[in-house]
Amino acid sequence: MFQCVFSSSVLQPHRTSCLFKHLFYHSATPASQKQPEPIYSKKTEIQRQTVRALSVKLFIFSALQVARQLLLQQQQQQQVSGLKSPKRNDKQPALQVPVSVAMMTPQVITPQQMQQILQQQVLSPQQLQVLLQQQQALMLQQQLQEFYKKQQEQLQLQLLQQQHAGKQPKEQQQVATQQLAFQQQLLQMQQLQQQHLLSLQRQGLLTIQPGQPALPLQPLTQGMIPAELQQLWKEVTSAHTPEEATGNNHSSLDLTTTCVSSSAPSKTSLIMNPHASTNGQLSVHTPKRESLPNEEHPHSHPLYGHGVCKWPGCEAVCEDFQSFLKHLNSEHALDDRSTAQCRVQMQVVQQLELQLAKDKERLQAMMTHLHVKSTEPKTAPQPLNLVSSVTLSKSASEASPQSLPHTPTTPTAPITPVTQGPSVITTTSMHTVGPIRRRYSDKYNVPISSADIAQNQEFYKNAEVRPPFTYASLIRQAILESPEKQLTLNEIYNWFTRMFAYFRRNAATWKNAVRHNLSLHKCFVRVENVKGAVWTVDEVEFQKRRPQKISGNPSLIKNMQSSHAYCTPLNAALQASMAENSIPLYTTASMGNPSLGTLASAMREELNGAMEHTNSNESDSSPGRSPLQAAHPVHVKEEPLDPEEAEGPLSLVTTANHSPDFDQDRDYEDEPVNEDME
DNA sequence: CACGGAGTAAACATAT
DNA sequence: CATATGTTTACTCCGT
Repeated sequence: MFQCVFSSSVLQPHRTSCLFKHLFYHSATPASQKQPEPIYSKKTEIQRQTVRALSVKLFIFSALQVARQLLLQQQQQQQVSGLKSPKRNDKQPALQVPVSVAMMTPQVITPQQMQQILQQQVLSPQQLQVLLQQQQALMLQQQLQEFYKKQQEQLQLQLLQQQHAGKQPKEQQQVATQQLAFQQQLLQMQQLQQQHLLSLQRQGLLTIQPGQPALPLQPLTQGMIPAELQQLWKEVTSAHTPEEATGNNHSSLDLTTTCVSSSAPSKTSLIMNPHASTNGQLSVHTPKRESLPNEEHPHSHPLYGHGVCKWPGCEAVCEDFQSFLKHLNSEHALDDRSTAQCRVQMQVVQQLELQLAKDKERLQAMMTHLHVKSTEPKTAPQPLNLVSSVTLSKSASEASPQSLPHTPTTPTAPITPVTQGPSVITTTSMHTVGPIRRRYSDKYNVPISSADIAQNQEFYKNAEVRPPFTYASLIRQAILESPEKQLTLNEIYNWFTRMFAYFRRNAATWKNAVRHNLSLHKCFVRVENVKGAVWTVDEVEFQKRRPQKISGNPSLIKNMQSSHAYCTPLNAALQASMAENSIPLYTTASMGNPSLGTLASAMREELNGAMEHTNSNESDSSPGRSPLQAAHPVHVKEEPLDPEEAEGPLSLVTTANHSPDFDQDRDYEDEPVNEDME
């Protein structure tokens, strides 16, 4: 029921809370450096793959055993021609089916390679799954071949023996029929194999395009996985692809030769979403085939850019376009190598497209779910209702510390832009994102409905999404949330890690940023305390630096004010979030996908903030400062405390309801939470 | 294109 | 001495 779709995890939490924990585990998986890591347990994944591979092997082996037994019986019948009772020989020692040999062939990925691939994070879990299936199918095929070869040898041997012994032609006939029977068995095996693939396909593990019946076998033939393919590019420049070698190898078997070159390039563009082509690699690679020999685009060749040849794995430096063309014609002429590379590239593209399709599907499901959620309390337990279920299950117990008293200024009644969800946020918006670094900050300036905040918190707590807030805003929020409105640096750290899954990794970086912000901004005041120093917020200072944030777009603000057109900011937030957090390795498996609802509310907050600045803030008043701060300001960065401090809109945060047990519950630190695996 | 805000990195100082 | 905590500078990216 509640199986986690992320990263094809094995775990199957039975309840939403379990799911939450499970997801939390996912989200807590740290990534090493800048590259966002697919959120899943590599260890588990590998184990799962191993297990599955083993089971497939077992299946193959048993199937082979059966076939072998059948053959043995027949052979024995032959050898003791005239003797009946074939079952007498059941105890014959088993022939060695060269499973191990099949496993060692270069096309089959070894566990080490698998690990490498996983470490390199070249592939999404979905891809991995597909690849795994391909691998398994490939192994099956190889074993079939081995088996076939063996049997052929044996048959020939027997034939020779029998001929030598001068048997009657009748027995030869029998041999022939036996061979026929064997081939039938082989056929059955192939069918089994296909059925296996079909079942996989039905499970959605292998996506096969309609109108391409031969496709299931194609991966077998190619027997490559994208990661390997990409690696292969390098090797291929100097040698033939193993794939080709095996292709020749397989040529004795009909089941391989049929579909080697059947994957038409047009198909790739068919299943490709028009939007997808606007994005990076796909567009680079796809037109390659057609535009390979043509030279009509003088200086915009898809295979030429930045002075280097973009032929996969080539990267030859070409000073100008002419030399590039020369290089292209000489090095990448129409030969076996190039065609092989093309085939590989097609596979790469195909994989990417598969994944894109899956991701789109998932996104659609997410949006639909979120859309439905706002109206209906609960739908069928879709695997995608992570955020909502998490929120539902947890926010009750862990209500946000700053459940603010609702101020009259802001509509606490949830404006639910989510209801416009799918219609507003189409997938098109995702492809227009550029590298957006700007954070939609300062959300917390504004009274927010506690539900919103809670939802946001729950979301960011568990999703490894970079919060769209500036460090300054976050620090301020952390401090204001504290009962005393003051925190030590370490407590700020803890707040970050507690509230945002994103800050459970790359601790050195963001901690440095936090310190940097604390020192840099005048709004943060260090106060010497009995037990060290604490940091407080000078709200006036904080407000001072705020106006330039969003006021830059007055028309937009006006529009929103008047029409409550939240779709635009929502869109923007989505884009920003996507751009910020998930561009480099955006896989659906990573649960970094921002929830529309939370983003919506975040944007709403910002909108409120903007409005608050356009119309002079009329709301609220509060004591910004803790008595302690007033008592011993030590390093007050050249800006003495203003008496007007009490004015800011900030003070909506009540000090009372912070549960102290929160602080120590977990300090995630930065140490890798993931199980050591390598 | 300049400017400023924000994020990141890093050097350095000081305290624990 | 190592580490935590602050401070400062430099650089980049991005939006205005």
